[in-house]
Amino acid sequence: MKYLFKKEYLKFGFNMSQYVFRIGEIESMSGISARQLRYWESKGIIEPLERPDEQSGRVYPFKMFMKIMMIKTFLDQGNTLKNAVMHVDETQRFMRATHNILASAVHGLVYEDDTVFIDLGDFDAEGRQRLLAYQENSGEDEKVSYRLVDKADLEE
DNA sequence: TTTCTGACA
DNA sequence: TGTCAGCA
Repeated sequence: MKYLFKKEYLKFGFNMSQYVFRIGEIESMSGISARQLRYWESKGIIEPLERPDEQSGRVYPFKMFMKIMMIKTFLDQGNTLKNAVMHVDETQRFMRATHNILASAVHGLVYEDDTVFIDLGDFDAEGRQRLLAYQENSGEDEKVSYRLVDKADLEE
């Protein structure tokens, strides 16, 4: 078994904060008008990255795009803006916790033949065995299986 | 071209 | 919220 990615590479790959969008891009991606986005900002609901001056264009990080999409989802379900924001704030708390757990639980990706395994870290205190999670038939069957592997069998 | 603010509907 | 003006 060989590592596809180790944790440090995964972190880099999942770091979306490096991607930023201008208001026109957010508008076309989300369907929320620039006028609406500026209005939401005036209400303290969203905030662009810090701007050098008032006249320069707004720039939003990926996280803000996510928040905007979540607000839109609740809005489309018939919620008022106020309620939509309330739901999003609540949801984001759970998402943060979920992300933190996954970030610390996933140690890397391992592959053997055509199967990808998620390395969940040391299984025993001595660190002799590693717990891997995988799908028997990826796609059709969503059932996750586990396998214990001797650390010696894992190639860096 | 795009975005900004402010104003009016 | 949409739209328009007048700028940068």
